[in-house]
Amino acid sequence: MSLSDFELEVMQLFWEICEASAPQIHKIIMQKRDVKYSTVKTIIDRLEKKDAIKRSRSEGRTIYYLPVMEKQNVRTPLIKDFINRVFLGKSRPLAAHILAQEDLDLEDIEYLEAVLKERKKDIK
Amino acid sequence: MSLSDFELEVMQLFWEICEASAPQIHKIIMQKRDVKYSTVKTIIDRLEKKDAIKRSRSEGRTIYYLPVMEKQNVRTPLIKDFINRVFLGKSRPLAAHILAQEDLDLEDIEYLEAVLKERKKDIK
DNA sequence: TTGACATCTCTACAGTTGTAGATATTATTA
DNA sequence: TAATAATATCTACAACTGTAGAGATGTCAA
Repeated sequence: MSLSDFELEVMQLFWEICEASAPQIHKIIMQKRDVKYSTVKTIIDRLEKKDAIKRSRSEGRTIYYLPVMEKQNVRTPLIKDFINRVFLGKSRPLAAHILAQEDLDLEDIEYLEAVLKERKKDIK
Repeated sequence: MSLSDFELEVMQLFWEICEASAPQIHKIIMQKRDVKYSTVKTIIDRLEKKDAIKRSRSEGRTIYYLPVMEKQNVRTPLIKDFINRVFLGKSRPLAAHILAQEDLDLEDIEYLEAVLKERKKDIK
């Protein structure tokens, strides 16, 4: 079951802070944009229905949730899909674009060089 | 104006073959999936309305179209957006994933090493 | 010329998504 | 305890998207 943009945004927060309630998530998102509480709660309900998160405990009226879907299990197919949709299935031009154009500092570059070197070893 | 998945799929064909008619596009897509002509034509109409393609000429009843939006101008913001949505704006983990996991042959690796080396030079 | 065919145009519809209001319910505080 | 605030639940809706049918219209072969 795939996640919408907003659902993914909320999942990112769950992955980061792990256990969270709807009011908490709402407050965090409100720091960036103006969204009503009920909107956020709807997204959380949909995530629950999709078994992406589950209720962990209650505190008064407040329900706390935990992520169930794992970050890597969500990201990996998204990457595959993106490469298919945008780059006709070819990884190289996407990789090249990121390495050449996207935001990377020296440490990133050196890390990526190491990743490449490792990959090269495996491939041979 | 953003493009839907299907619209992007059709744009990829226009970028590849440049001038094309709706029946041509339909035939190509039919090699992969069963979609009615009118479905494809609807997508093409929407692309035209979005000024992603334009009519170039007619031949009998058949209308030929040319791409207007350019591949790089579509791809670049999609990449940015993807990194934001899926990797919280951080390029490095996406790059690392591709370099470590996605389909790349030795030639790709060596090409990417060169890209990285070039980037490193610029950054310093 | 006329009928079959190809193509275009227009309209429609259901699923998903972002959005939020209304209302119910529980907790807290005066 | 009674009012107020916080939270949950339920319902709704418009835009976008993939999908396609119906009908109009132009083209070409017999």
